[in-house]
Amino acid sequence: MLLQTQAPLTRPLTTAHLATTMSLMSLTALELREHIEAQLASNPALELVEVQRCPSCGRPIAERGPCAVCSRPPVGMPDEPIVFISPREDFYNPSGHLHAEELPSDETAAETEELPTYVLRQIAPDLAPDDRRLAAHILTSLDEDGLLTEALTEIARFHHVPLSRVEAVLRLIQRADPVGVGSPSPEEALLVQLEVLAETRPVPALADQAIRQGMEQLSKRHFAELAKLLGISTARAKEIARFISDNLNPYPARTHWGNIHQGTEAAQDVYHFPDIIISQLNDAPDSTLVVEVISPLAGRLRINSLFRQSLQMAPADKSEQWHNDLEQASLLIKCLQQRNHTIVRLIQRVTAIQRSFILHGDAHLEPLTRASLADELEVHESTISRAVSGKAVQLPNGRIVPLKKLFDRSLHIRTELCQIIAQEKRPLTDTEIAALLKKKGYKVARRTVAKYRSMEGILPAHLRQSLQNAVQVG
DNA sequence: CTATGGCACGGATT
DNA sequence: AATCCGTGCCATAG
Repeated sequence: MLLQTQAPLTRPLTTAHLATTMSLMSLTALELREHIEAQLASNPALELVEVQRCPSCGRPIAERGPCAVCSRPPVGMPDEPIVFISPREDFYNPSGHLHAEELPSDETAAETEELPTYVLRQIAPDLAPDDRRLAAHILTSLDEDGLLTEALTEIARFHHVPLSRVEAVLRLIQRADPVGVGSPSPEEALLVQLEVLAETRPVPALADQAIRQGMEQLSKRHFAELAKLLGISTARAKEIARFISDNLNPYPARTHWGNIHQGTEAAQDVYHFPDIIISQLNDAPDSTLVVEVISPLAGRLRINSLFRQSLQMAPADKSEQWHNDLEQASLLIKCLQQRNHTIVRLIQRVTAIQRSFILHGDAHLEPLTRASLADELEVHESTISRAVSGKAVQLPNGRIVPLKKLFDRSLHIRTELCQIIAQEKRPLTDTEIAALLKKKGYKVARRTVAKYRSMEGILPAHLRQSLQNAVQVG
């Protein structure tokens, strides 16, 4: 890097600024792929060689030799996860799935959003092969808010299937993440979200009525009118409105509208593909964890040996640039290796520590700070920060969560809090909850309980009681 | 008077 | 250095 600064910038290095390990570290696999592809296209010194495959299982591997899974003795120490780098082309071809299914209207699929693929991937397992056409049709007809503008009857007619089938498919889609996608209207999106929410936590009674009948008043914030409409006090109406705006999102595709909470799991930053996939070795519940770090490329990057050989023979006017290219290329490769190395070590350690969380859910999350990990791995804290930020990991249960979540200091307390409230006989005040938590070993101030509560989208005690009985949305 | 939410401060984390 | 997080204090609503 020091050398680079004084090197003449014969070529302005385009958007790709210097490939330092630092800048690479913070990139998502997806982003990194773009970066590398740009380099590949512009730098003749770089070469992509075919991916190696494990001789015994055919699993793609980045390095030579048997894959990490096969080389593993059948019964290993379950606490030590197997970590390896895996090129997964399928993850980087967002429109691939959809194209493969032969879209009814091809033109929209390509660039617009990754959203259609993201949703399709979630529901694909539950879908009869024939219904995938329908799903693809619906998903590609979404507007930028994630709502469906086309009439269901039209879709049914187009595919010559009964309306009920389209409805069934749509229902699956709506309940996928982001919850409510594909709804024909904001109202319906809200209702679906409310319904999903109601499965895991109490929601205000009449919230569904408010949405169904009082959408107009809700959006205009005319709480008094809304209250009159529903026959409740203005205060209660305000609370309902607040609950709705805090927890629901009329435009499922707009992420910035705030987090949508579902159950104990806040579905935030939902749009990405995983950078890391964690699964269990076979299906054995207590088996070793297998961690795939997604490689940004389907092959292995190296210096083109022909290019290196012909370097001496470079024409005088090109010589400087060629050297430059070579240097650039080897730097990139070096940095890439460094990045991989760090990420592998990082995730190896993290999965070991959070094993129980990965297998058994939120309640088992071990509080973990980036700093302590940095200390353990003997790298700078900021390295960990960069490595963690923006990345996502797919857990054995299929959920894709931000890697950040494994470093959440309060998640386990929050889930405990949720449980307490779920089991409470009578609405407990924050102070009482704080006491209960303390009894369980979590020392938190009453004020903090309030914070966690609102973080989880749970209403205060005096508002909980009233809706205890009338929970479910009809 | 009690339960909560807002603001803001300090210490930890990134 | 910037940001996040837990908390205490205070105003307000019930």
